[in-house]
Amino acid sequence: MPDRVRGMTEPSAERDPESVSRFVEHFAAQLTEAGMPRMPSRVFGALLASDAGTLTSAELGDQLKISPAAVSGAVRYLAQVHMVSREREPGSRRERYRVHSDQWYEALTNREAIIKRWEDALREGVTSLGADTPAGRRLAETLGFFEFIEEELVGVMERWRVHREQKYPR
Amino acid sequence: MPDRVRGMTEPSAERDPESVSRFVEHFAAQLTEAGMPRMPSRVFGALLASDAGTLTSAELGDQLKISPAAVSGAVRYLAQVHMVSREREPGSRRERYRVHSDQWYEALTNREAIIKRWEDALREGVTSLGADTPAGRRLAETLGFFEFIEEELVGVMERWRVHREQKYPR
DNA sequence: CGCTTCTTTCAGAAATTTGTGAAGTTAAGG
DNA sequence: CCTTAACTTCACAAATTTCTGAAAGAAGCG
Repeated sequence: MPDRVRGMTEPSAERDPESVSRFVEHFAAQLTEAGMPRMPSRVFGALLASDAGTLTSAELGDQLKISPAAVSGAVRYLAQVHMVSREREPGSRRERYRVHSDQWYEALTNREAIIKRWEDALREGVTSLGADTPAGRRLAETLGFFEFIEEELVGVMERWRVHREQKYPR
Repeated sequence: MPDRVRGMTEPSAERDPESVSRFVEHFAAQLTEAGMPRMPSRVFGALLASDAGTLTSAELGDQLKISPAAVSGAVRYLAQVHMVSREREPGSRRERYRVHSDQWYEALTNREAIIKRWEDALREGVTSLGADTPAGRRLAETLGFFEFIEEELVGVMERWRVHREQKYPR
């Protein structure tokens, strides 16, 4: 074991598990409040706060004090909404879960599937209530709003990628 | 009772409660899936599908087959997130709930409070993990993303209002 | 091939959320 | 003021969701 570097100029040789945990739980609480189930929120927080951006199932269960089953469920959820990806650790049957710093928040805006279904429901409503009724017009306007946002989002994300390129270069 | 107009060219003299209900439940299901509690979703759907854009508590309970208590709870929720407003029906102790077609989806984008809290949590994380650590940098980038989106949203909404003005004039 | 290590699935216990009836509160209208 | 219509609050029952332990299922490694 090499000597541990402890100088303050040295970037965090060791992380204070206490601080990490505080952030993880705090951030997870926000996600949960925004509608994400508890365990996925916590798992995601832990990944986000990891230096490598990856953790194994065991590490997650250990750090968050939850069962392997809970990890499994949470990860399945997160993978489904493209917030994490799973990789096989080479030369081991351990699985490893990764948060791509960029991919995940793009997933946030890619609620496309959701927006699409809202739009479908609204279109159905316009038709069945009548496009020329007050209610129908209201639904049509709402539909128009979502379509507009959907288009705009494309440009916004393009601009973000440029902005990011120069502010957070790889 | 006047004769009922039945021509296909005539815009829906009467609304088919069946169709209305189908839309309401379908749309509400999407909202629920996106994280809104059940009753608020249904109440909101009913308001959105009403011709006047307003319904009384009794009408809501009646149409959705729920208790006054459930209506009360749902409306409280919706008012809190600015998706409906409450008005007193003049000369009566009936309350009336209204969906402002424009106001409500502006509320959708005004998840400001939520985004702010995410940002706070992330800032805390950057500080406590160290801005010069890999994890700290990841959090900083994520924070940057939210700040960027927040700014962009202002412009998007301005453009929408213009777009809307000419496509859906009052 | 079988052993071992890790992950997933499943059934059920525990906790949380949701909706109701009933009592309580407010305010209109006599 | 008192009555009464309407909404809200509260405690509890019901339904749903969430997490766990146990068993089953893959996949590396000898």
